[in-house]
Amino acid sequence: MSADGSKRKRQGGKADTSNATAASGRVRTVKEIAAAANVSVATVSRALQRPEIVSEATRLHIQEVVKRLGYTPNALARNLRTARTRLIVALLPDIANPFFSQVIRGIEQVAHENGYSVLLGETQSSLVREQAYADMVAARQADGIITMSHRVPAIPMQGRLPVVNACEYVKDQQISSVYVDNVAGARAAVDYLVTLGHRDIAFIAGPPASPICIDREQGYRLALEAAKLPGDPALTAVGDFSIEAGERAIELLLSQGQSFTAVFCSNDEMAIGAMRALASRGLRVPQDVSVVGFDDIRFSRYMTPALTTVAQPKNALGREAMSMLIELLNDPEVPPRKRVLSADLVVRGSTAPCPPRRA
Amino acid sequence: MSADGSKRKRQGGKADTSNATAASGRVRTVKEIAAAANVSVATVSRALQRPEIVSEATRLHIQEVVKRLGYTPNALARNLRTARTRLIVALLPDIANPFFSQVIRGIEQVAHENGYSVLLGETQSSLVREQAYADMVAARQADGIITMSHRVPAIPMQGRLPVVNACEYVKDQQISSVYVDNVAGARAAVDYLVTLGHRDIAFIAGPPASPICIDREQGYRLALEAAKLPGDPALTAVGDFSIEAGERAIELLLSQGQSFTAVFCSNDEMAIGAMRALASRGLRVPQDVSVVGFDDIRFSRYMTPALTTVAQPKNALGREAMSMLIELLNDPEVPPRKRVLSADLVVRGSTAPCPPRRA
DNA sequence: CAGTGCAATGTAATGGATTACATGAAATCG
DNA sequence: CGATTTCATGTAATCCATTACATTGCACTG
Repeated sequence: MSADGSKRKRQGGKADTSNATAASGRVRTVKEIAAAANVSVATVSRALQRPEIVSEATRLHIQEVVKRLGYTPNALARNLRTARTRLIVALLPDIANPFFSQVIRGIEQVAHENGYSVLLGETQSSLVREQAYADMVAARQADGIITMSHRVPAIPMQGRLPVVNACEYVKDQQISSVYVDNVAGARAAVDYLVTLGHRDIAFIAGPPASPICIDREQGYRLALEAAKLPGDPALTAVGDFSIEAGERAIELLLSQGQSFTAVFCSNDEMAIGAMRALASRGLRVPQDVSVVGFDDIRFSRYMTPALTTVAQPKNALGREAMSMLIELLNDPEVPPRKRVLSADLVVRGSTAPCPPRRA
Repeated sequence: MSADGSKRKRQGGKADTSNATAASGRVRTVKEIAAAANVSVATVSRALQRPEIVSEATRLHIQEVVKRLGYTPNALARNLRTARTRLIVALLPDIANPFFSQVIRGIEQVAHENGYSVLLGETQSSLVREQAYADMVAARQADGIITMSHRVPAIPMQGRLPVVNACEYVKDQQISSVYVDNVAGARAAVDYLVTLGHRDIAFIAGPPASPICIDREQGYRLALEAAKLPGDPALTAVGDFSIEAGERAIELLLSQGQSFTAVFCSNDEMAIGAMRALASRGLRVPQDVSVVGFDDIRFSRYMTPALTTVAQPKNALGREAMSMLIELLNDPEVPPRKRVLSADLVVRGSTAPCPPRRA
């Protein structure tokens, strides 16, 4: 039972005369390893893929040769043959938005627990870019994708697409989605402002194409209605989720002479922009104007004042999305689901009771 | 010259009897397309890869069939054959750090200009994760990598590794790196504090394993020396670049009873943490303590007060890194370079003249 | 009109691994 | 001890596209 490989038998003995490039430091193939180890390519492949079905002596010998010669199997060839890559692509709209980074973490955790690697593709919300990354699935370079936009990229396949939707949701009932109850979250935020006595509550909406934005706006409206507040449409401004958009929205409202004592923003970054714009107009947060955001990104608690916001369970969103995708990859028959998590208001320093009405 | 494909000639005529799965909506291969279009696989391949060498009639006909049947070439097979993927992997230590997002933007811009796609791999500074992504190159799944850590992953290849190093640098002279002059940047920051009259300047260092951190510390020391200031080692605390580390560092210094009127932090996130910790101890920034960061992340200007920091040319770092990598992929003979960009101090509100010495 | 060159297309080798099937030896059974 | 499993390994087909080389028809030349 010596593992030194000196007694390879059952073999023609055409060992070293092979055309293997010997000790040169180049790219190896199974063939070369097989020749060097004096076994067949099948045995090399088996020794690496399912070591338990190869005799111990052979296995150790092959492993030694692999190590000595420095061999990494060509994943393209492997994946071509096996028709799976154990790679998934996560499409994220904006790498600069810290909200997504926590979601990604959740995705990666579950992926690694299940032997998958995650590649990130930044799309900047561009359809073209989304499609380009999605094509990797069609081209068999990845097994599935998690998209964080409200669109489902086209993948020419029949049956269930290996796509899961996170943080957003798509109408298509064939696609599983994980997202939070944006209506309830927004409603909770605005309810809270109402409790504080605010009556003139402005709203900075997000991109109207996105369902979650519509939901957040609806939550805002429902809260106003419940409080029997008029809800002046002129108190709503639209932004694109960027800090700058938040600043511009406030500038706009103020320059229009709108008066309000609170602003609810569709995300934290716009809230951060709003706080800055208010400050530069000499309005104090929260004494003059209360500000609430949505998402609870990492930086929000470090603002001055710390931002009151609706926290999304970012890690859970990611974990759940990846779990669903793996489930789907393992069994294309599992029925699609829309999973809704809850978003909770986190009260910090940017909100305060409504100031006494200025004459 | 009719493009309807009705006059395919020079062909055995064994057209439709093929085993192609006809109109079923499944995954296609060249063979099926060739059969459906009544041409050879070579012609299909050519019509898609180099349309100009195929007659117009045939090309249009094939394109129509491809479109109708919904065919996407298997990239694995293609890449296996051509031995290139036009994919590069960018290893980023921490997706949550906004500094990197701008660098990524630069990388992606140049990549797309040159027909490459970028996949991001988050490593969380873990050697294992770095290696896992780097193995994709060894496994021929990607053409090259840009690493933003101070380590070069092992890739069993002879000659130049298709690796470029950005934001950090490695001693290995065979690897091209792009980074800023950290010594000069740090020095400028501390010089500025000196100019403001500060004499007791604390320093929050980054992970000591990282060369750029050593450089930033050196810049700090050089500035102190130049100003003939003692430079008490007890005024230095070490952090790991996180916001929390910045808070802890300040807590530590204060609890040790250290007195200082300024802090220079090795990155912005630690500076943000520092500001918060100072505030919660009742110390005002900048009246009592000035704070300077490094990087100029997006959120820094939105802090209250806005953070004075050393700005890195993030986009340029990314663009330059990708340019170097493409150059290297096109010609493995190009000599490696270490490219050093400059980092400039951006003065904002977190720094002020040294307060009069308290009794 | 034979000869040459070019354009368009086809045939088959190729890339590197996995794996179904085949084979031989050893172990087990009755 | 012959028959039957089981184990370890080998041979060759396969995954799918690209491309070197071969072939064919046609236009053009002298």
